[in-house]
Order: sequence, then C-alpha cells, then structure tokens
Amino acid sequence: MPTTTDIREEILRTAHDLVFERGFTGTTVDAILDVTGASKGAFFHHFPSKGALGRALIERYAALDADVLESHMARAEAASADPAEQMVAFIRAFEDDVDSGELTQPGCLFASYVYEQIPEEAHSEEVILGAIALWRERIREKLVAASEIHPQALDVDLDSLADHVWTVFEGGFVLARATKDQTRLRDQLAQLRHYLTLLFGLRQDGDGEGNRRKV
Amino acid sequence: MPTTTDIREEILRTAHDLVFERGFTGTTVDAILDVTGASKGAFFHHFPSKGALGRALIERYAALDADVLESHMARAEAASADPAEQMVAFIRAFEDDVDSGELTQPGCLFASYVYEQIPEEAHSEEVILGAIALWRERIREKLVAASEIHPQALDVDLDSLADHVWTVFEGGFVLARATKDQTRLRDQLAQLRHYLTLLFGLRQDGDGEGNRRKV
DNA sequence: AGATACAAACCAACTAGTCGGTCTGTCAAG
DNA sequence: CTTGACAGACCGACTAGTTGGTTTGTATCT
Repeated sequence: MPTTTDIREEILRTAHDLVFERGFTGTTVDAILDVTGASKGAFFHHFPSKGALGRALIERYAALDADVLESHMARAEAASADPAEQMVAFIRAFEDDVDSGELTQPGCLFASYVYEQIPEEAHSEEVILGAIALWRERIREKLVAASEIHPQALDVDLDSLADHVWTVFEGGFVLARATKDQTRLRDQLAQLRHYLTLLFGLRQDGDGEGNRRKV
Repeated sequence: MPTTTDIREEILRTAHDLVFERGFTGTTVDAILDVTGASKGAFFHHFPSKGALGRALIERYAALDADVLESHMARAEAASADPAEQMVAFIRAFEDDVDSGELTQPGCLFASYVYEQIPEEAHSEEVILGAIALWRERIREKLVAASEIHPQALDVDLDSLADHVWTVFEGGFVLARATKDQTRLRDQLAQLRHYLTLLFGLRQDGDGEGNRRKV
C-alpha cells in the first residue's frame, strides 16, 4: 500500500535527474511536473518554493555522497590495515564502479550548483562546504596515518592532498561529461592512485602495469 | 575614436562575466542589456539568437584558453630544455598566476556549459572537445619526450596523464569556487606538480619544500 | 539610394507561484 | 456502527511578471 507522500520522493528523484543534466535554472517546475505526472498543487504543497526544492536536492545529494564515501572507505579498510593501501583501495573502488557501469551519467550536483546562481533560500553553499569538509577530514586522517608509516617521497601538504582526491573526482566528472566517455573518469582516478602509490612508495599492485587495459 | 561595432565586444565581455558567475541559462538577455546599456535591437542585430551568443562566448573563451596554454608553455620552454622540467614550470606558471591575483574569479566556462543545457545552435560540444584535445596534444608531446629522457617511476598511460593536467585544473576550479578561496586552486596545482616530479624522478626545485608556504 | 547600426515599442510563450476547491482518512461523539 | 468535524494531500485553472525574439522606425555613412 503506497503511502501518499511517495509523491514528494518521486518529485525529488526526477528533479534530481533533470537538474543533473540541464542544471537547476534550466529545469522548470513544469518540466518536473510533466515527467512525474504530479500537479502544480502537489509540488507547492511539498515545497514552498523552487528554491526549497533546490535545498532538498543538495541535502539529499550530500547524504548520498556521504554514504558512498563511507561505504567505499569501509570496503577499503576491510581490504588492508595499511592506511596508504586503504587509500589506494578506496580510489580503486571508484574505478571499479565506473567499470561496472555503476554511474549512469557522470557528474556532480555540487559542481552544477557552483556554476549557477541558486536561489538564496536554498543555502546550498553550506551544504557543499560541509560535503567537501567531510571528504577532506575522512581522507586526511588516512593520509596522516599513512605518512607515519611510509616515508613520503616528497613532503607534500596533507590538507591539500586530501582535497586533491575530491578535486580529481570533480575534474574527472567534467572531463567525462564533456567527452561523454566514462572511461576518462576512471583513467583520471587511476592517475590519482598512481600519485599516491609513488608518494608513499607502495609497490604496484594486482593489475600488472599501472595502466588499465583499454576497454 | 571608438568604432560603433565596439558594442558587440562590449556585449561579449559583459555576457562572459555574467554567464561565468550565473550560468548561461541564468543569464538573461535583458540583464546583459542592462549592464551594457545596449538596446534589444542592438543585441539581436549582432547575434541572431541567444544561442548564437552562447556560441560566440565559448569560441572566444576557447581562443583565450589556447592563448594562455601557448603563452605559458612558451614560458616553460624558455625556462628549461628538459620537457619534464618544462611541464613542472608550466604548472608552476599557473600557480604564480593565482598568487599574483591574475584570476579575478576562478572557474571555467567549459565546465559551466557542460553542466547546463546550452541551445543546440551554439554547438558548444565541438568547441569544448577541441579545447580539451588541444591541451591533451600539447601536453602529451611533452610527456612523451619526458618519458624518453627520464625513466618513469611508474608506467602510466601518457594520454590520460595529459588529460590529468586539464582535469586537475577543472577540479581545482570547482574547489576554489565552492570555497571561494583561490589558494585552494594553487594548492591543487602544486599537488599535480608533485605528481609529475615524482613520476619523472626530478629533484625538488627552487622553493625548498614541496609545499608552498601558507599565505 | 541603399546598406549598416542601432533604438524602442511590442508580442507570444513561458515562468514561478497562488487560490479556491476536492478528495481521503481519522477520530471522537452519539 | 454511524455521523460529522476536521486535517492533510492534492488538483488545475489562473495570474503577474519574465523570457527570447520581432517589428517598425531612424540616423548615419557610403
């Protein structure tokens, strides 16, 4: 028995898809209504304004993002006790995601928001900043631990190195979007992985050469 | 004596600024008119449609982008004969740009376009793809030459490594935009530089430690 | 005269948001 | 068990303002 409030989730879902590919400003309320089949009354019953939808969207996205971060990190932690190896496994987990076609369309709602003017009432900046900080902190603790075990080949700033992971993701998203080729994202993540491998002096792992074979 | 057709350039300039911070869809023709003081007739005299403006904007941006690529590469080539050192100098040139406050607002019009639905008639994809290809090729030749001199510490794919430079720029832009802190972009470029340094086994250069001092 | 480079009023389509009303379920009184 | 009061979810026509784009007119230059 479907509860009535499913319609809010339905709106959120389709709104996410539309905004993800057309941008927030480029997505009209009517377009969302057309796809969901919901009425205008229903929409504005659940969201006081379009800006409020924008807020709900990034919050939802940030929560999903945090889940992915945590689940992939947990997987990496299970794979090895060495924090440096964990970071490598962490990155590789995302590469595997791309290969297994996990991501339907690459991209990041944060970047999308950052390049647009989102209604003030959405207060998207604080959500985005929070997400960035979360990645930074979670990864930084690994890097600090890693640098205590492995002598760094180069004395790099671990704060910005932590950010670097996020950065390569974002850049990879843009590249994959522009070229419409998801494998480009995976290759970029591989480069990031190589950097960490070199920095912490790890031996090359499983897949033979540092490169992926072309698919 | 200003020629009358300056108004087209004026429109282009202000449109760039507005689109750069609000996105293309979020920038109305009227808004551009308000800032420039131009009339609607003037606008549609120079541009058959808003989509045509979008086209002119990326073309212009791509040309500027190519100039920056070439000028910075030329500077790097003048600094050293070693292609690996040139790449390092190339990256550092951009870091210096950030430090000297060259960039008023960080970001990339390509990324902005990629995250929006731009009118078809703009054919922005081909321009963006061309810009990416330009960076890829110009940098790849350096990397290939570098790998012939310096044994790579890790056998990475040079094609995707060439893309990686572009990727880190794009990611750095998003990071700097989200945090409204340009130094984050510089730090990300530094990480990229460190990666290349490690990969080609270069000695650390001028500024002592691999990190920048905090500003 | 004819082309170029504008200006300004104008338009149809679309925009987010509103508003009166309906439908459904719940819960308490009779 | 029935009835009636009430609340939340939802509908869809409507509106005020905005959107990209057009039309008509005009001044200037060749």
